[in-house]
Amino acid sequence: MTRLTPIIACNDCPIRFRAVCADCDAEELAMLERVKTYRTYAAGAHLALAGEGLDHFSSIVSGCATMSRTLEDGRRQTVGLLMPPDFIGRPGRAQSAFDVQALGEVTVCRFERRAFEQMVRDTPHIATRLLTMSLDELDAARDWAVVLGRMTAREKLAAFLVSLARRQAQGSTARLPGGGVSLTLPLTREELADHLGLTIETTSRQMTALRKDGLIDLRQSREVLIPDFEALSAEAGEDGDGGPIV
Amino acid sequence: MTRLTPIIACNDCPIRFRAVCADCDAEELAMLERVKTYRTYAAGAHLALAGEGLDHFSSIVSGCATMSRTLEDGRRQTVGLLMPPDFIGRPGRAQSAFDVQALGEVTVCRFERRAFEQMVRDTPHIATRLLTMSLDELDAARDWAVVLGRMTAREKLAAFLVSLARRQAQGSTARLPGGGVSLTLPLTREELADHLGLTIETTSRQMTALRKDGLIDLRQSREVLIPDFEALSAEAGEDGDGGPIV
DNA sequence: GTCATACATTGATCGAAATCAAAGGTGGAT
DNA sequence: ATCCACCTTTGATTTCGATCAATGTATGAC
Repeated sequence: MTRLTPIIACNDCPIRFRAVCADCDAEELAMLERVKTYRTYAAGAHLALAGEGLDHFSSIVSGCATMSRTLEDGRRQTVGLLMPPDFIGRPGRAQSAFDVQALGEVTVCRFERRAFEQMVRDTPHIATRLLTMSLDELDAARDWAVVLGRMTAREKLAAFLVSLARRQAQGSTARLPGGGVSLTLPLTREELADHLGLTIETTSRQMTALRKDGLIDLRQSREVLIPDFEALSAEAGEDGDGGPIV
Repeated sequence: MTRLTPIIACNDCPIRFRAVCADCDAEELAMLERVKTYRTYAAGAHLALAGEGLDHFSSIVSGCATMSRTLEDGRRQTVGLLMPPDFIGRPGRAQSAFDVQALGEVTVCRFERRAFEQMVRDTPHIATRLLTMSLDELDAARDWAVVLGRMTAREKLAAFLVSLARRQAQGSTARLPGGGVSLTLPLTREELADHLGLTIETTSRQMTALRKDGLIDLRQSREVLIPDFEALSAEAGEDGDGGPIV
């Protein structure tokens, strides 16, 4: 049971568990430190392009990014909103299946693919940790399919706001006295529309409708205040048990 | 490098790689054999219910199943079509997030959760193998989100037929002389509608439309013949490079 | 054979979201 | 401050898929 010194601890990427893992040794951790680098992207920058080579694996340290695909005729669908500590890329494949684009400034912790794959092979805990993360993302992707396939525009918007608030709850979302929640949308209306499978106009209209019905309060177009979280959840068609199992 | 005897090889479940794995030993494989059982479900049977306990992990050996969620008001969305060697359940969670229902008769290879989790912890190759499978399913789920969010009814249907033909291509799909493909739908029109995020009527109408346009041929309602696979792919909005990277 | 049942197709009408179009806001550059 | 570019909202109209309704078609029981 090695006690690790902070200087080699990695606390801001998916591999961070190794810093507190009882049965990993310092050599492995040092190896991990050697191969990782940090990188910061400007707002709007592409972190990956669908179909193009992706010879590294990254974990988001700060900021948000979208994962999306654009059809030839311009229709775009966002398939995931990436937030810390989500990962980009995967072991065993040298191509990205989707576009990944920064929303605002994004910092990632990055590993070269070969070195990363070697680490996954050599270090069982990394594979296990990645498996858990992947399965969680898989459940989330399937939950979102229900939203895309069967919900109305209003329900989609409510579901998104609720899920975003839940995701930010681990981090920075402000809890207001009286059960309210406030959050800042990392997306423009257009990006939101692409995520919900709607047009920008419908998205804006439904946002207005939720505001007029008192379910949300908009101080600015991207500053959302949810006075009654339960009420908004109900609008998203939730059965009152506090959301998806994920 | 142990050469394994057939009697302890498992060739019909996700763990089958162990039978040919050079660096695993016979003891581990024997342990794996001890904890697994086979189970067959009748058509329509539930293999899991959303929100209910699921104290085992299974891999489909034969047959098909759907993974779906039903909202309180009856709207249902299928989030995945399970075929061999897809898995049901996951390490680290004792609840199912979705309903899993057999389409026709289904046989699974089943492990009790505790024993399976122990195996995952103890056997690095199992974790790696599961990781690869999960990441493939994740990409597939995200690809499907593009279909659900942005495609028309006709495109959805074409995309589904194309993807089903591709999945069955590893197995049983008949390749006809002249580049055609024939396949048997494992789903009723209603189940198909639930998968595509459409109603049964729209699904049926689009099926008819594809038939009238010569893109498919229906000998029976569930016997589909695709005379020109490329033409149907194009209808699904594919850019000609042979489908998703998955 | 007839009947019952579930599945599938087709038709008529309706409605939610898309599309087309224009006007309001907001923030940064000069 | 003024202008400009981009984002957002709102309005008018259209369209695709949903809904309501009926008819057609297989399969198995008896």
